[in-house]
Amino acid sequence: MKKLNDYMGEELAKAFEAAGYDPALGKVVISNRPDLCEYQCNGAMAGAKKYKKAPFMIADDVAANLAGSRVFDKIEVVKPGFINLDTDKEFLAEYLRDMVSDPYLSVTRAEKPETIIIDYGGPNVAKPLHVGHLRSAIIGESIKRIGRYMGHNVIGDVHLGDWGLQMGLIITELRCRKPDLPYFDDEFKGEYPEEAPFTISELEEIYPAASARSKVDEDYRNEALEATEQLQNGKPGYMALWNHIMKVSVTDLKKNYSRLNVEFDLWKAESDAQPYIPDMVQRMKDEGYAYEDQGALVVDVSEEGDTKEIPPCMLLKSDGASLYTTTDLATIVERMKLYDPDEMLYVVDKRQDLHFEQVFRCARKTGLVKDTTRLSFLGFGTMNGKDGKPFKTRDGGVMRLENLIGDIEQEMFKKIVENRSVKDTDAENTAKVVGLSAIKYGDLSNQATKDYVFDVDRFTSFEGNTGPYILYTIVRIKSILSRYAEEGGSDEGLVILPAINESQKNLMLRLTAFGQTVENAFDEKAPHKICAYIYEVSNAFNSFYHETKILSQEDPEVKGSLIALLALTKKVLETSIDLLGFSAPDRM
RNA sequence: GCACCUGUAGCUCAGUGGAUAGAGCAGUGGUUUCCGGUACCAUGUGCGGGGGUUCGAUUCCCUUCAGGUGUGCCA
Repeated sequence: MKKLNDYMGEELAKAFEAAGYDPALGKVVISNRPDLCEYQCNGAMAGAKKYKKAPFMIADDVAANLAGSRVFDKIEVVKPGFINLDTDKEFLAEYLRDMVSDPYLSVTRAEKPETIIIDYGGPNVAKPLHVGHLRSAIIGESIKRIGRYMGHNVIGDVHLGDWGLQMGLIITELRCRKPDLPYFDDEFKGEYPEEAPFTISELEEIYPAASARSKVDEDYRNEALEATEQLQNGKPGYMALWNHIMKVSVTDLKKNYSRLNVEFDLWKAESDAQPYIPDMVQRMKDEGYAYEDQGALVVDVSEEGDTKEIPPCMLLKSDGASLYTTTDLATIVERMKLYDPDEMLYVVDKRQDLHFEQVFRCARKTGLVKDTTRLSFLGFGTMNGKDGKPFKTRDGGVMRLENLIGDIEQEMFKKIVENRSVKDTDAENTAKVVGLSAIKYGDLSNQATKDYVFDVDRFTSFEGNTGPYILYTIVRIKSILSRYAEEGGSDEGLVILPAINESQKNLMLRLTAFGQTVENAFDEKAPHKICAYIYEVSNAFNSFYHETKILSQEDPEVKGSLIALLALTKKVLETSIDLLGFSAPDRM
């Protein structure tokens, strides 16, 4: 479906052409002076030089050719050469009627759907999710949803960290604690037990303990390194342990992610890429890309024009073990083989920028991907506390994700119960839904690439630019609509008519921007643009609501029109928050 | 050292090669024939500093200052 801007742009282009100017100058943008007009065209000024003519003369010529257009209600030429425009009310209403009947609300979906793999989440098994995992999950999930709405085939992969030194550390620590387990008995020939010899909470305690010890105890560290290698070589006892760790851990992870309304299509892990490593490495050697340097096997990835030295990509350590880079490369091989995607997008901490630069260059240089396969990196910033430093618990420890969510839910619950006159039978669930909106909107309303301050009080507030405020607006609309239904109103045959006041027209104009906003958000991988948009729509709606009687409207056609507008507003807002990854309750 | 990122109002954040740079919070003062006042309305002498390109720069380029991050055998 065409955008409102397209209609306007076409009119302008025609007018420019008719007046003898380049039609490309007829670009229309939203006015930055809403007190003067709704839209503006600055093409006359851009064309002044080319045609050696005063901008306002060009603008006058163009305006003369716009007269009688059904798209515009007001066309004005101002000082230097601005062409100020207001839309025609009837035309605007007609546009919204089209939008109502468009299942994608004016979004132009992809003609050729692409396959896009988004690598986000990135938790390590046996380690609890902490706040550092929050952003990847939230941002990745939103981009996935936006991509799907755009019509693409988007595959979300959690990409578990399950194969590195951490596993060796856990195994080593377990052996210290429970040396009698059969997994450590090389002579053991029987069936290993089905039950894991630890619970998730034990596991979560074991890893940090092992990690800390390895930093001060060199023998211990070497043991862990050896265990890692033995695991990677498929030692049966260790493999059995690894299976236990995976099972216990993944169950717990799924529970936590579902609490965040985050779902992965693939639960792939680093270990899944292992089978692809030997061939890949061999081929890189054979084809002359990989060479030995200081005992390690590396691929040079520096390129001409680099402003800094890019270290080579390391495939194998001097002890022959693979590492993070190797796994990531092999994962690319695996993904090409299984899915042949048009794009692989990594939503990870921006501090990994250089690492992925190396991986991408290496993959491209050695032909792991097609020339047309896009490898992209969306690095997000750190989540800081109010003090501007990385978010911590009160006593300075790492904040577990489930505790953070729990705190927010509790805060939300308190507010809902306190401020509520009507008894809510389901305040707990409402608190969860609203709390999630607070967390996600708080995160997504910032540019992903920047660090941001996570402020619980601000995010959970019902006032201002927050998730709860957006939800409040939706709930308010729902409430009016259900009252309308109770009064016997039908939603059949309701038609949006031209606006009856300025605030309604403003709301209508805001609604027309949905399609463009979603498309931009997708192109730029910028969910915060959707946040800014729904905040605008919510404000426009609340102003309109404040000024306009809806249910007490006497003229049934006008009333029906307002109800239809409310329904569209609700649909736009609900669709938007779904793209952001949260939802609205019926009451709050 | 080198590289990258960031620097916008007291605080938290948007934003665009163009007309008077916007929101929220905090502060002050208002609003109801009330469909949810957890709302609406009013109130803001700020683009780190200095050059340059341009008719026009907060936006592009250079430089400088400040903060953050990264920089071959962790992930």
